[in-house]
Amino acid sequence: MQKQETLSKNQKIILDLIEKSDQPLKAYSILFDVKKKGINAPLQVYRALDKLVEIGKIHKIESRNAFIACKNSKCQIAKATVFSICESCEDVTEIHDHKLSEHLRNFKDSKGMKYNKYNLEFFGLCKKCI
Amino acid sequence: MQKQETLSKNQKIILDLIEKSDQPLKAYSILFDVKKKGINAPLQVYRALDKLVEIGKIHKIESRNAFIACKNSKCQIAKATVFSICESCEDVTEIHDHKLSEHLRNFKDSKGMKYNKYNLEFFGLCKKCI
DNA sequence: TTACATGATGTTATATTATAACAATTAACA
DNA sequence: TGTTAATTGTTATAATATAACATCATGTAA
Repeated sequence: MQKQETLSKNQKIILDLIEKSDQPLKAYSILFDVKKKGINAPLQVYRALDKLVEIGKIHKIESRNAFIACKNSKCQIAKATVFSICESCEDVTEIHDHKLSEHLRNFKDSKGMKYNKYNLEFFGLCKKCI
Repeated sequence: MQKQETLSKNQKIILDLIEKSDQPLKAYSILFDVKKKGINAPLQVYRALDKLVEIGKIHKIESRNAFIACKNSKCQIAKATVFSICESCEDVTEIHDHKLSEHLRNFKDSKGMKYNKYNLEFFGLCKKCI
């Protein structure tokens, strides 16, 4: 079997839903929304989420246990993500800053560890909430 | 009541335990370990953890739901943390890199958001696991 | 075309992580 | 001493995530 190129039914349903939202969605809120489409169990949601994260279609916001679509169509940076999170309104935005990405991509620690991805979350107050 | 300067009993017990470990501990493993000291309920652990995170004595490793002591005695960077995580052996190390910290501290996004903290986790393979 | 391997699905049950709600106690201090 | 805030203790429950097992679908190769 070749590496899968098209998404499966459940994966499509769940990606569609996440892509329609500009804010991160939680697994059980996704489950609630897709029940009408025949997805009934948490595991079905988590399996699709895992796959979508793996192929870079979505990202997990670790500090919020929530999932957001990757807006970067190239998706080469699937495993190197930067987000800003407003601690008041919980607005989450993916940040694409070339200089910052370069800096992080090239970062070498003193222990000679080989990195293949990173996750950076900035916290603060957005313009509206200041 | 003044801003608390000394830790409470439960906070001390739990901080002691976390400081004795050089690796992150999970809340329920902490609970298991402190039962002999009379801490019986998850909430007692989580309350202490919340406080210790707040005052910068420990950090939460978001991607692992685990807590590690802050080795930086000055603890001014309590809310600006960088960790490296080995995806094979799960070894976690706090990174102190002046240049990287500066870069992150001075980062301004295009939306004019005001950041007061960040959390960065690098993933990869440590020397032993390569 | 059959057999095999892989990935996806569906289902039930359960594990893991975290908080709500309430009562009681302790410590600082006006 | 009364007031306030932090902390504690307790029971119950919410929220997040995975284990284990059976079945189905699809691509590849004998």
